[in-house]
Amino acid sequence: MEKEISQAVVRRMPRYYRYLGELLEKGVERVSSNELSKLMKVTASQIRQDLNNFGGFGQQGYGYNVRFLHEEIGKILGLDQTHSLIIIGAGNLGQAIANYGRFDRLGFRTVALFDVNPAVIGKEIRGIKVYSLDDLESFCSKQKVDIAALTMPKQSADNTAQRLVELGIYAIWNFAHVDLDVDDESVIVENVHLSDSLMQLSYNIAKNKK
Amino acid sequence: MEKEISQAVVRRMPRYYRYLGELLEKGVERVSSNELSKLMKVTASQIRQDLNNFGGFGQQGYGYNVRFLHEEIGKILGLDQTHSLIIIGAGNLGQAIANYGRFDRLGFRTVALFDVNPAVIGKEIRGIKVYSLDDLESFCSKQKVDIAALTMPKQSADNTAQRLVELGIYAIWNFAHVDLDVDDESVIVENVHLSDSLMQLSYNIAKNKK
DNA sequence: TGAGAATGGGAAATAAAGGTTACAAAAATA
DNA sequence: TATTTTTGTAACCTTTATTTCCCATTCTCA
Repeated sequence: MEKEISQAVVRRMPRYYRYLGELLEKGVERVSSNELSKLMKVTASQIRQDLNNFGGFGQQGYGYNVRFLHEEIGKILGLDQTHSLIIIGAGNLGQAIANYGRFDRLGFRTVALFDVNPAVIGKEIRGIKVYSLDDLESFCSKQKVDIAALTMPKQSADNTAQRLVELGIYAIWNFAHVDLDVDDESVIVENVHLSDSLMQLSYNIAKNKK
Repeated sequence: MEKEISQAVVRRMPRYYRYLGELLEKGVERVSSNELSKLMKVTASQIRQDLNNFGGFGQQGYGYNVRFLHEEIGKILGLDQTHSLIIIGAGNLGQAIANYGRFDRLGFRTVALFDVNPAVIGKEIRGIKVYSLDDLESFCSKQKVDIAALTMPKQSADNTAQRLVELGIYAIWNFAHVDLDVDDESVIVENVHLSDSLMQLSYNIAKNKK
């Protein structure tokens, strides 16, 4: 097995991807680690070291070809293939995700929403149908689902997560404010705890005032 | 000046707060670092060291009083005082945040939304009015605003951030997919980059498949 | 009431991560 | 062809994170 790449490095890759995308839009063809470092406010050596975790994408004396590097980082991040996404919980947050065009452009295709509330079941968000949560198993048996976003109340989140694991999903994008009890290593759990983020912000405000 | 506490520690505090809140609801009165460590799947020593960054809240031979510790962590996180919050961008995500009751219970009170779209200006979300973004300055001059959530397109985010800094806001909770150019140290910027999180998830899926 | 067990505090040690420096090798450029 | 640019990579240094260890305090129970 290859050397494990730290999540700290992985977390920086989307940022490189974003800046390279912007350069690409501007029509910039090549960029050196030095130029990029000024733009991104990190050191050139860190950029080179980060990228070299995944291979040598540059060329001495030239720098990096923007289009090529952008594409390669895209591949590293798995953006060269589309992922199907379902959203469990068709409340405000679930609908916001379903409506968000950026994810689509990155290859994350929302194929269904699920909810327990009869008032929303049967509705469509941007052409995507809202199903009863009871239909989760039958839906997934008909169509391969890669990722499930959990935007439901925390009370039922863990139970739903277990069902998703059973169904062989690859990853859970968890917005519910609980730690999911998923031990199965083949299932990725990525947490987005908005209230934690808000509390961290609040801590920093309080600290700043002192 | 006191020793700076690392953000890694700060990031863990909301999780402690959450678990203690759950114990409190269950009526548990005391808890040892050892019990808590089993519950939270971290080491007991880390819990003790994390907490001791802020002071000694426990008692040898006894452990921690749940109610007391919960309250103290709340104070550390600044949850003992309410924060007023405005949301810039009354799209799906902005509305989702405005509708989310949990933030309210933590003392974050949404007092207004702002948008540039005439179709939503004047509407109310859960009783909270949507104003024109042009009214930002006049609104903030009448009412103290602590935090602004930026849920608007990235193109105008940086410009709006500058206006907010001018208005003397304490913190920006940034959902726009840009790095805000805020150098003023008195303004906290907390980023929530959902697409970065999704890309990290995607990376881990790809890695797992190999 | 006293002995032994439980438990946090805090210092010190260890480990991991992050970041920098330095330079050879490769390619571009003049 | 000589010079300049710039990457790739190893070695090193620094900071941060985490664990270990032991003392002092408090609890529990006979």
